[in-house]
Amino acid sequence: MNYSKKTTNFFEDVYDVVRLIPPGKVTSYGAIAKYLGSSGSSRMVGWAMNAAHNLDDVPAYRVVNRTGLLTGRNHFDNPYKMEEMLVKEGVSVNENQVTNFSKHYWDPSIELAL
DNA sequence: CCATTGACTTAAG
DNA sequence: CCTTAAGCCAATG
Repeated sequence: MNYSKKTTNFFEDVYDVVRLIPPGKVTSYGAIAKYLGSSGSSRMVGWAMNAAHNLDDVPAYRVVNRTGLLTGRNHFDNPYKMEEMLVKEGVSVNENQVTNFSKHYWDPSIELAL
């Protein structure tokens, strides 16, 4: 593996933000990227999630795309787990998409901006 | 080293 | 919200 810390910092930041997402809330990749100062690198957030989805400390299931669609569910060990977890926490999900998305939306650049 | 891909977003129509 | 186009940057081939 890589014993040198290089670009890991960005990933760490992503994990940190995702960990701060309160239960019953979801956010978008772009919101996280924007909070980190890279509004355009939303793909990197997804890439970071790809490395973090197995980590129990990082609730990747609370991160969806901008339309509230559970785009990452297919990358989990149990794709159905994502929807289950969200529903269990109070997020209404139907057909892999968050209903009432704006109601459950949690923007780090706003909520953590205090 | 260049090309392609990817858990995305934004803008314009 | 749909489509098309372009931007974004790390990882992979």
